[in-house]
Amino acid sequence: MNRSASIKDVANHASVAVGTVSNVLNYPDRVSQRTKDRVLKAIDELGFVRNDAARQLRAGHSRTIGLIVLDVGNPFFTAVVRAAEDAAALHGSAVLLGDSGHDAAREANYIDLFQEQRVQGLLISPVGDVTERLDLLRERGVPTVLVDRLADEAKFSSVAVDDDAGGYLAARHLLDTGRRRLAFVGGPTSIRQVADRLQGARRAVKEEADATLEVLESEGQTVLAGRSVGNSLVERGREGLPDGIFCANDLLALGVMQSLTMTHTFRIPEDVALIGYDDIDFAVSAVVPLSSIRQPTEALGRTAIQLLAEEVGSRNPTHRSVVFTPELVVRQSTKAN
Amino acid sequence: MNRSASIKDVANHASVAVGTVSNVLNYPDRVSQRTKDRVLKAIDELGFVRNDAARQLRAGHSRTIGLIVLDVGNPFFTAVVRAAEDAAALHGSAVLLGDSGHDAAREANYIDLFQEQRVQGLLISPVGDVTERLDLLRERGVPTVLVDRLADEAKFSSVAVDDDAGGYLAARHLLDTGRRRLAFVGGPTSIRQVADRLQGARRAVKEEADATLEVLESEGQTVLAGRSVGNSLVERGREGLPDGIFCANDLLALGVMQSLTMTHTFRIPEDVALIGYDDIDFAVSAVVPLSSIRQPTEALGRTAIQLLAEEVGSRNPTHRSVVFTPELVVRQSTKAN
DNA sequence: TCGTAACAATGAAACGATTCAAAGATCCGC
DNA sequence: GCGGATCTTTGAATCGTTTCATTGTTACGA
Repeated sequence: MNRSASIKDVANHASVAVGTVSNVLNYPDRVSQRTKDRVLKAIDELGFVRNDAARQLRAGHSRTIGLIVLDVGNPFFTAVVRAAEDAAALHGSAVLLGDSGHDAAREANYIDLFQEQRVQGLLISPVGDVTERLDLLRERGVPTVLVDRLADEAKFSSVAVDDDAGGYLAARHLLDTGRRRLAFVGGPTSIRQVADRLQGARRAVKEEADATLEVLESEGQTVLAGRSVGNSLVERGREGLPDGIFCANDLLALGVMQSLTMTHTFRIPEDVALIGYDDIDFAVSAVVPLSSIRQPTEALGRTAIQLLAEEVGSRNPTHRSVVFTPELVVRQSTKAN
Repeated sequence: MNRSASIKDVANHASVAVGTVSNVLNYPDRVSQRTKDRVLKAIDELGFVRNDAARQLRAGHSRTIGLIVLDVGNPFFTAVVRAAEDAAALHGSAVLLGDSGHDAAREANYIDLFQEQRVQGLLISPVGDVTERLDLLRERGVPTVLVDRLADEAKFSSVAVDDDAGGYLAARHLLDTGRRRLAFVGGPTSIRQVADRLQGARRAVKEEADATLEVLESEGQTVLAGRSVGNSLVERGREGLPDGIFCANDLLALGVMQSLTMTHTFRIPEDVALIGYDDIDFAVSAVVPLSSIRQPTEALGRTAIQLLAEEVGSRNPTHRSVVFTPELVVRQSTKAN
């Protein structure tokens, strides 16, 4: 299990200089066909594989970019990961992935690790207060792009989705299909995303003089939390029921849907329209296919890499904040009466 | 924006030899307290960060292991990823993640990339026929552990879950709760996992003289495919209906559940019991909480890293295949009558 | 045949860490 | 004060690649 062949071994085997082998690999045009053939044959016979560590050492930086997400299990982030991987591949680099799991300590670990790896740049959806660490990185010339969080444009670029606009879209759609007694389900409102979506919904409701918006705070963002809110709605009976419900995410919406349909007292969308947020895979296959707000995750990931690429090249980088607008996906759960 | 400080800069700044700085970092005990303090101060002042490329070059190998999964979006794999990351962190190494997306070309790309990175070992859930590439790796002393696929033990270690046992468990549970006319929903049977689960179910059914098993092949493994199978069952009416249904995964089961409950003609579990496979997050929050078969993903990932760690050390590694037994999770959808 | 482009090939130096034999300090007992 | 043991520190050599100034080769028109 002797150590693997180096460029020197290849050079000896092909009776050329090491520089020539390097040229074959990096600048094939500079090498004559005959030598190229000999070298390639030698490479093949020895099973030579480039040692990336040595390349990096010489180059001063790696060909990887770091990506730190809050949770690989979250469909939003897996989509971003995939897009980032694809986009990076186009630039000829690879993605180092770290999952902070909402844990500031793990996040810090990954930042340090990636710094030792001399990543070309960093994509991060931050948990803790990492501005200090990121400032250090920036001073060293490692650009950072914040994902799903707006940033001080003097310092960082960022990509995010406009949750206020998403909330507006959802509520506006309910209003446009004739609903007037709206309810917002979500919580805790200390979560920025929740607060922004609610704010957007409020904005839409204000546009209609006769429309009202009731806020039903949920315990978390799960199906079960949604079901418990749904149950309390069912208890109100037909009188007190809103005619349009906007949930801060699809899981909540599915929970609410279960409560309302299970009892067979209310029909969706005839008695009450229901719209969620995120457009998860399950939305389309719910009992009543769920209308939702789709976030352009693919574009988000791609753009993040692109912003990073712009900064990696330049000496005096300018920063940009790109905000994406979410998209309304209409399905049966909000069909007009 | 000047290039970052090297160990030499630190040595100058602290007026010691480079070897001493290295010792401070790697063998603190060899260094006197006074020098240690001076060096650490210099490191701090210069903001020195180790260059991992140089370390690797010297060491001949990296401190990373490669992990190639079929799909980061799949909860099974995200669980494995998390477990692997945690386990690797304990060994002081990091995980390089690649998503092959069921694409043999991307898979091959990642293998090559990881080889250039000189990963210490490789965890892979293979798509294409990679035995050749993996053989090459093995000859170079890079051990590989196959995930979720059994391997020739002469060559590789592997970790997998016993799908036959899972199928048996599911069917046995239906039988134990008094059901006798069973149906298996899944397809295409060319997928190994589907075939194995069916085989296990058959084994269980054979144990009861008066039990029967009907196979309903589905078009894929989605909620919609399940719903279409469910609809055809509803059409049969109460007579032809099985009294216990085992679906090859939870998505199918949820689809079947939707069909059966939507029409309000059949009740779960009174008229028909339903059990799925994988125990996805949604199983517990289905309209009728779904019984399922849980795969020990966490143990799987942890063990995979451990097997790898065993081989990384040894000169003449022995291979092991670890097969995990899945676990029955009973919920309301299979409650006894 | 000569001069000169244009093209190919060479190999030493550099990247930044670790290693290790050797040199230098320090301490202790007598 | 001395010999010897122990503890610290030193710095050149090394890992495998890329770079680039230099040298060698070829081709072609005059």
